[in-house]
Amino acid sequence: MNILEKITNELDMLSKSERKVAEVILASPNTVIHSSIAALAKQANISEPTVNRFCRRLDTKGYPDFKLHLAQSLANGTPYVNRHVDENDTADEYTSKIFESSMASLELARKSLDANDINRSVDVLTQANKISFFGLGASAIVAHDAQNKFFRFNVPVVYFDDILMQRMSAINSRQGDVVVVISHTGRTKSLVEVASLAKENDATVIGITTTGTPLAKECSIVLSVDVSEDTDLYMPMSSRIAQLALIDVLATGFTLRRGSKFRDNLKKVKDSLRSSRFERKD
Amino acid sequence: MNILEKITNELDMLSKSERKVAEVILASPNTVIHSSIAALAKQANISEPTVNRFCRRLDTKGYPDFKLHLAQSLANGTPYVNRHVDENDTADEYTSKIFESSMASLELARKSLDANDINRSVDVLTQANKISFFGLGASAIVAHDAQNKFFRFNVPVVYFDDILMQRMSAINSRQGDVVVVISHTGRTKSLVEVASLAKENDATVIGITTTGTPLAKECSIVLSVDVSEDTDLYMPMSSRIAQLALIDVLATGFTLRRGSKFRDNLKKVKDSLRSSRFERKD
DNA sequence: CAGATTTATGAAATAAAATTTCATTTTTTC
DNA sequence: GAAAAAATGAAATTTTATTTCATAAATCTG
Repeated sequence: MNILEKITNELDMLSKSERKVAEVILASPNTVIHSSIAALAKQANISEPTVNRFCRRLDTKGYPDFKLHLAQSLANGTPYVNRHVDENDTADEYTSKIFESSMASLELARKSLDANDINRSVDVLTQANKISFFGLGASAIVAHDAQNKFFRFNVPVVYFDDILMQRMSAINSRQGDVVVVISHTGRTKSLVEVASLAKENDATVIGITTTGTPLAKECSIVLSVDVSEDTDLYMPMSSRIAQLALIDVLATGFTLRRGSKFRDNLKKVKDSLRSSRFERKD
Repeated sequence: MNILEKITNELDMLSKSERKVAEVILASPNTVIHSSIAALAKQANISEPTVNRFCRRLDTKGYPDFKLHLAQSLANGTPYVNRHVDENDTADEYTSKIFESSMASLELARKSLDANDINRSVDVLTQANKISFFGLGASAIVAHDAQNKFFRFNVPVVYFDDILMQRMSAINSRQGDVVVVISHTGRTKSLVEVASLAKENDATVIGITTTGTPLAKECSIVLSVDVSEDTDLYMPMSSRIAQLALIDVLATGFTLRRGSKFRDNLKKVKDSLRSSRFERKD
């Protein structure tokens, strides 16, 4: 994808003159994107048609098209890929890597989500008699956050990060109740059991998990949040960030479905916190 | 910087014909980067010189230079800008907007962070006798998450999302203890008080908050997490995602500082969870 | 290793694209 | 509503890129 890498890879396949072009480009790509074909040819001490042939060999239409690809490759280095933290990274380096990996995960997760499933979930949530959010470990905080959000909507909502409470709650659930089960791996035994218990009791079970996991199979609706957890140093990192974004999406969907009067209410909830805060001077 | 935003911003400054050009470009920028000036002029039903003048008005040298800028702006997929959710958005639209806003916030937050402060924080954390994480509301889950992470490091760590517990804990703190106070607004009275109490008792206070807030003034080290909370429908959204990413950074810094033997330990912690999960078939 | 064949290269010609010039139209101002 | 200013496009010009083709270099063959 990145044209600079491609040039490096295909360096052997190039002829002598074409390689001269490649070297000039690799040496200062930022100059090249502002050069005409004539300027580049002169710089590399070869003729203009050679530059043109070089561009075609890299599967671009010609010189202007090549410059476009080059410009894109230079924009922000390589944008938002999962970069691995290295033992010797400086604070600045690992900070960037972690933030960028988080962004990459959000991008991935967004692609794995299906708008239909979100719509159905919002439908079900707005009509629920009771909403429960269940998660364990890192997903517990996602459930915790969901409670914090849905609580503002003045609907009966609970969250449990305790296996026994989750089981009891699942067993007591009934038609019209919605149980949201959150698990990145989708393989946590007790959570899969809880999902199936809730389902047996006619609750609607929404799973926030990775595609195709045991948990996914037990759910009425699956909201797929696929991320690559490569950067993780044995800790869940990107997965919960993507899950939180999904909670935001559900909460937003909920408020939109409820209409504008409802949102005025939310403002009141927020305003009620004002007295607990220091005034803003500006 | 981003030329698409720039076009949007300067839409009012443009003449009628130039605006036509702008609209065609905004509608399908990806087509435009492969069009000649003639093709674009035809598309917008105006003449070629108009396109040229349009390009110059955006401070580019001419059409080819403009295309270069456009290509670079498009290189990061869709640029992550804070897009507002609209009343009539479809599920697909608000999902995209929320994910993109989260990404935009991560980008912003990353820029507001100072590597030096992170380094100092990691120093302090690795040497702490006891670590406490305090947050309220949406920031409570960030504190919760931090506990979940640092707990794996086998260091004494607690988290409180209860005002009284926080106060008591702060009063009992002493030199060598680290108190991490998390608040997006940095104006929550009780948290600011807790920070100052902890400081009076010689604990090191790390604040995860916005630059220049009352809380920031009470802290030994401030980790600035600035995000624009525009998209929020009266709920904290992007801020906590950025804060969580920062927790990841601190946790990562911690493990790096502790060396490779320590990381083997983390692997053991993770492996200990295996029996609670269903096996992977692949 | 000579000769044949293929491949690589650049000069020149051509084509394409972008820019400038300038006359005409539209809009604004008083 | 006339004069001035700004906007616009047709045509000319210039710049840039591509194609053609002749020649040179490299590779192969017996």
